[in-house]
Amino acid sequence: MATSSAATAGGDKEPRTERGRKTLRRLIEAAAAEFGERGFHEAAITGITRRAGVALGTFYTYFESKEEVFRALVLDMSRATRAHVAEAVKGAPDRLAAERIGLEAFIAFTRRHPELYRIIEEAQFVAEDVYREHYLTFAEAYRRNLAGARARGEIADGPDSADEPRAWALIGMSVFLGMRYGLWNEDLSPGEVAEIAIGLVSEGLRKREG
Amino acid sequence: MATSSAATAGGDKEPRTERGRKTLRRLIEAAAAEFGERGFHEAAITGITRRAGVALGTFYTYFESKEEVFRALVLDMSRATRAHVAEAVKGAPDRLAAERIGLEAFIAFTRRHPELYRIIEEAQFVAEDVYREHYLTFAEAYRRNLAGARARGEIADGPDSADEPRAWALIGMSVFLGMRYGLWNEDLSPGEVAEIAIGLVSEGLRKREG
DNA sequence: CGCAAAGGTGAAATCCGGTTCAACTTCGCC
DNA sequence: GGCGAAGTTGAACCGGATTTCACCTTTGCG
Repeated sequence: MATSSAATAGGDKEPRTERGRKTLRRLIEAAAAEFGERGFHEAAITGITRRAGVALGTFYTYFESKEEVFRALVLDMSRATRAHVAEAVKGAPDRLAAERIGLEAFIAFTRRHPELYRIIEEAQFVAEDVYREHYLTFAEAYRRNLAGARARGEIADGPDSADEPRAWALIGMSVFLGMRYGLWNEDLSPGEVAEIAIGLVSEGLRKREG
Repeated sequence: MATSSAATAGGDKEPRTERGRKTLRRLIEAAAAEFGERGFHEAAITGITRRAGVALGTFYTYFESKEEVFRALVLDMSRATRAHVAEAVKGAPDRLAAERIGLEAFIAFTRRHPELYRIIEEAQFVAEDVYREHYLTFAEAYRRNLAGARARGEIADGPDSADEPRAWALIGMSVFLGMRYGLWNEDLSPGEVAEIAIGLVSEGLRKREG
């Protein structure tokens, strides 16, 4: 992760030369590693520059402050996460299949990129505005998907007003399952977890006669 | 919040006199307010002592460090949250009813006590061990409830191994709905949100013929 | 009352990491 | 090959926070 697009995201001085672009890229990657491992407050600019192999002052050629890189990183990772899930879900035949595939992809993704999960979640306490933005964007896309699926008759019908809370419920599920089975412990595979969780929301807990 | 039991929770020097107990209680309440409003790192010991109306040094009569109070507070709030939900759910006729009531109580609780929500979630980045402990305890209790309900035939059956992921899924739902509809915006009542979310997991998204 | 133990005080020690800046090097183009 | 712009350097500055400590006040009990 820490894709090249973070350069675009930041309100920083764009580098004019090839050397500059390369340094910026290394700083961004170093920052992702440093923040991911140590958290925002434990992370040190010197740690970032050491990882990037540049001097302390160089950091301030590209960023105004510690918080600014952090914000740029969150935006970047927010995009990366959404893009990854969207890509995985692309060929799904219907909404329920998409849910399963998306959840599985999300858990596998947090397992592969724990820094990314951590940085986004820590944003809640470091840059609340971008954190909200991230989930509001995610939830809105999700809500539209649910509304569309209802319209096409792929899932059970219900009032429009239920789509948004449903979307948040499903996101919350994903995030916690990602934390538990992606970050904390890998005792179940992403596929198994997704199967069970989507089973829950597709079939429901209510007992049916028969 | 910030119940008296935090005194018990901390590994601090127990006060021997009435005056001491009173001061400790005020410090704990002040700490909850300070951490809740400003977050762990922005919070200052001077802020805590100012709120409590005592001198700076007094803090160190009862706590070894800033982190120690924070941990004590998390333990305390973890208990308070579980106790509150358990109490609300007490008279529920069956598991599905308990789910609805519990979720509604949780959302209402975070709305009433935002500091509590914030402190517990921030623990993820300040004292990860107590954070894990909190959710592992919560999830284990939840899992047992689901297993019991299955055994009694109150909810759809399934393999034992599904109970744990189901529990985590339901907890994640609650936490995110608490954040969105408890903390961020009160455009829907806790009851409405709980109704929709529990509808989702009890009836399921799959379309049924008929 | 009297005095040890408990509690309270706040100035000062201590630490620490973010940010600045003036001097230096490299780059890219004419 | 030379010149201005871009990039790099790291020592020093700086503010702010936690924690310590020697001294003072209050409490509770015989």
